[in-house]
Amino acid sequence: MPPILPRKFYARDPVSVAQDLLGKLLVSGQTTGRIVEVEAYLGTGDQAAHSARGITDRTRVIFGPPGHAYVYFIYGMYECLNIVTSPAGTAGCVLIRALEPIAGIDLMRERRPRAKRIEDLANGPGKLTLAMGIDRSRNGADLTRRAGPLTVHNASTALPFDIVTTTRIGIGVSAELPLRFYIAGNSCVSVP
DNA sequence: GGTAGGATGGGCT
DNA sequence: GCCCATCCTACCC
Repeated sequence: MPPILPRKFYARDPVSVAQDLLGKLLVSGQTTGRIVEVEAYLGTGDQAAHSARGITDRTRVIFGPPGHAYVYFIYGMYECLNIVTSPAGTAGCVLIRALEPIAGIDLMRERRPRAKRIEDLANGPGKLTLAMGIDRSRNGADLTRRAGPLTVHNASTALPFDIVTTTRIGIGVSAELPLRFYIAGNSCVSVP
């Protein structure tokens, strides 16, 4: 497995981290996925960010040190994975929106029995947490810790790709900001 | 091919 | 009480 991304990788603005996370490998237990779609949520000037109204029990981790997981529960049924960016004391995170399944695909299929194609296993923020076995018990997990439950690794054999920038999916405020990024032409993106 | 609506519960006013 | 960073099914071309 290629090296784990160090904390300094995450200690930058969320837009830079979001763009640079594309193509990296997310590992959870026996499952591995390549990150193909992300959204940035800013610490200031972004009314769509959960951190926009300050520190609460839910949002505390977003204001903590970078390189940790922020996992939240949504629509009574699903969980979404974010990665905390920016130095401790400031807010900023990246929502992981889609993965290309790389390893543990049989296990992903067991966890997502309704998915017909491999591309459907993790092509959405709620789908990928199910496929990878990620839930709220991972909230606050340190992604830079070796032997941790959730890690992000450099992609050793990554081919070059173009990045497409759009507005974010499913939000009502600050909707005009161009903060969604995905790998051009990838078949596992949620909304191509 | 497309879309409208339901499921389901925690967070916050 | 309302909103929500979603997903799936049913139903209609």
